[in-house]
Amino acid sequence: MNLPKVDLHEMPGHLIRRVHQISTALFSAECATYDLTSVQYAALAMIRQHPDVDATRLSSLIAFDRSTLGGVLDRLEAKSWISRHASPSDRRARLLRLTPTGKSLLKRVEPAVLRVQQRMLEPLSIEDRLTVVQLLAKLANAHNDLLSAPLRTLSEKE
Amino acid sequence: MNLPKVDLHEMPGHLIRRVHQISTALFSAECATYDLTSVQYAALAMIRQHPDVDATRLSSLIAFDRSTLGGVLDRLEAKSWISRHASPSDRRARLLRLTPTGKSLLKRVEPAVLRVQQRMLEPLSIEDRLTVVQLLAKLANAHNDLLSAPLRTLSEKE
DNA sequence: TACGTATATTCAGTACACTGTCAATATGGC
DNA sequence: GCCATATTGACAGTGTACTGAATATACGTA
Repeated sequence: MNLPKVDLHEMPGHLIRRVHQISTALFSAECATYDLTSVQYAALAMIRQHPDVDATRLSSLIAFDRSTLGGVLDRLEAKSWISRHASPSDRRARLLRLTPTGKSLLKRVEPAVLRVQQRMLEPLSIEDRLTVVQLLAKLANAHNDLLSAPLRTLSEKE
Repeated sequence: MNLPKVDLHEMPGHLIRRVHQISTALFSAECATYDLTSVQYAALAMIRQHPDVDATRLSSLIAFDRSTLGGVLDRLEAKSWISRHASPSDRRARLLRLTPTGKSLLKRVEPAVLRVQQRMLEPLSIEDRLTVVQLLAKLANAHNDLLSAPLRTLSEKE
């Protein structure tokens, strides 16, 4: 057996929960003035990268639960950062796009977001920062298929 | 600058969110039959380790938000896994203890919980498993003071 | 003893996160 | 062209997470 820890404080699951807690705390501290959550940022950034995605495709891109995303998009729309308009080819779908306000907000918060990543990893050596990011990416990608909202690329859609 | 990634998929914050998502998904898959969440497990395990803690102290031990913990404890009490009784020395506090049902449940789920940790790290080499746990622990502990619900040991309380 | 401050708990409000369900619409095979 | 099936988006229900406020109690100090 490898790592059969019974102590909660050494369990990977618990450590990840704590680190995630820290990550979102740092994010809200840096971005409080913008009234923006980390989840909302992810959605905005991905909509910018893929204008006119539908909600389902977007949820795949950022590994979001589809149901949760609905509420997130509602809040983004209420703040006039995105617009939802009907798809010309599929009357069920509503396509997403950044508004000018959304674009400029995204540009303004970008430095703060990068600062969060920096502060997050600050306690580690330069070497360890790279290592932890690589290992987390490896974990996330390996487990991808297990998720209800797995990360997929657009081209995989077909 | 080190790691000034603008791509969402390489941002530590986003990776951590995904890994956390995976971790809780694995937990509910393994423990679905027990109607137990990972958060509830953490609370139960820590109450077993520290019988007669109060809720505030418990929230420090498992790095929980104090307000959130209230609801978690309500659910645990509703399932008769814990009992809350008045403290003899402090009439504000309500002390927590496992019920016999709670104790036996905890014993029964323990193998599943360990299985979750194992499956979580399975995609990594034995070496990398240790590394990632160590780095996550380092991050969590270094950032501890920034949290609204920082992890503290009981002896630090005074 | 009276007071101010710190602590223990609860509650209201907001935002995720996931499950499951439902209606509307698309699509592929026939 | 029709139907089985899949997809898109909405909604309800439960559980976590955090903020801020309210209430009750404890405690140190003047």
